[in-house]
Amino acid sequence: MADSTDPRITRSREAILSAARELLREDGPAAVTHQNVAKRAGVGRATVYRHWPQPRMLLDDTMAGVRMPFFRDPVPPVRPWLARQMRTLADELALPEIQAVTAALFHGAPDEPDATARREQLIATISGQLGTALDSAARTGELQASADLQDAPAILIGPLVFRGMFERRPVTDAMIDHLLNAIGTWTASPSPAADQADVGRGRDGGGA
Amino acid sequence: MADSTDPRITRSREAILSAARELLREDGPAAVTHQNVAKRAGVGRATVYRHWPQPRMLLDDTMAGVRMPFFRDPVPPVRPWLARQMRTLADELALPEIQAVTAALFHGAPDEPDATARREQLIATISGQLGTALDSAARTGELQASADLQDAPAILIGPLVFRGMFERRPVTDAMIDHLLNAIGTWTASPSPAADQADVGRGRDGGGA
DNA sequence: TGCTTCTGAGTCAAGTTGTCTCATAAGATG
DNA sequence: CATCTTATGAGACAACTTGACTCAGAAGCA
Repeated sequence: MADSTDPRITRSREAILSAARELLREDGPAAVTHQNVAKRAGVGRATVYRHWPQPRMLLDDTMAGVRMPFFRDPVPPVRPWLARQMRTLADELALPEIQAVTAALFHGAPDEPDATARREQLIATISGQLGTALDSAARTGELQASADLQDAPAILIGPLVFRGMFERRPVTDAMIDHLLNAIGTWTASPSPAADQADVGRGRDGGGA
Repeated sequence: MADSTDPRITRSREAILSAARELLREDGPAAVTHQNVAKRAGVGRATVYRHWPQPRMLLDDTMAGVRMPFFRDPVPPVRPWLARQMRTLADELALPEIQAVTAALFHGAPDEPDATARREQLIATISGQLGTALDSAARTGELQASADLQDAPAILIGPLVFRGMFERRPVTDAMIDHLLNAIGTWTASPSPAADQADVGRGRDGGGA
């Protein structure tokens, strides 16, 4: 069932995963059952069982289908790159789909080691990327950190998550700016040439 | 069934809620079913149905039984009070019980308006208490805010939640200190006279 | 065209959910 | 202490869900 090219398989899998994603978004992880998904996808219940014998597999593949926001490919200068990443992350955390997966992720019921592993994986990835970027900024002198860089993910991302998941209000560019200043003092640019590109004020209005 | 004094009722209710809380803590909200709770509590299934006809009610009362961490009764000077509150909050966010309720709270499935209402209620209370305290600190001059005070809950609490729920690592006192500095400049001791009067007035704020 | 295999419909046993009944025992009342 | 009241546990019950299975037929492939 892995990489079959049979269009029937492809069609079924896509219909099923799409329906499962809808259910996850609308009613949470508990609603992603074989029966619900089959009905919503318009396929036979047996078909869902054939492709995903265990419910957990189905939920896993459903969540995997939702691209989670990362901090990808840091490029210097770090500050504007980081501001862009945080803007994107904040915006995505406002989407019901991302919220559903985030909630499911950190639910962390002890009977589901998979969920725990997935959460740790995501955190490790994000923290790793962020750490790499901030380390390089510290080395080049772009950032004079005032906080333990171990705390940076919590300080930078925590407020965005809180806003999106708890307060359910938009994150302003000013707030992102403020958070960036909270982890240390930024020098306009390590190399004067690159300077002018980013020092400009918070650019786009950055709506929801 | 409201406030009967019959010891049999009291006994049953307590055994049931205690068992439900255990299940919530150990296996998450989905495990809080009439059947599971009855078995764990050592009471008849019908007894659970008698007291809580709907599953949602049972889960609600179970969560209500878990005292959620608040920002209670601000006292001047604000900074040390706030540091204490944040330390307590951070410590409680490490407890499985609090984590389970927090996760259940902000799950926010659209089919459960109760969960949404409860989340909004909690956020409003916390933000209200925090806002009152910070406003008074700003008025007395103890705090020169550098951030929009609307963002303070996210900036102060967000990182604690992120640490406790996602990273699952302890929060250091240094981090709390750093977060407090992130919202503005604190003056060691404001004029004692103005301080007491002002905070005394600002107390009513709180609720939704 | 004929061959392969995926699909949907349906059946089935086992378990869960919500409701109801009834004998019993715990508690209140005199 | 005797009697009445009522919460309880056990169990019966229909409706539903969950996995597993079978099978005719349709979709895709050569």
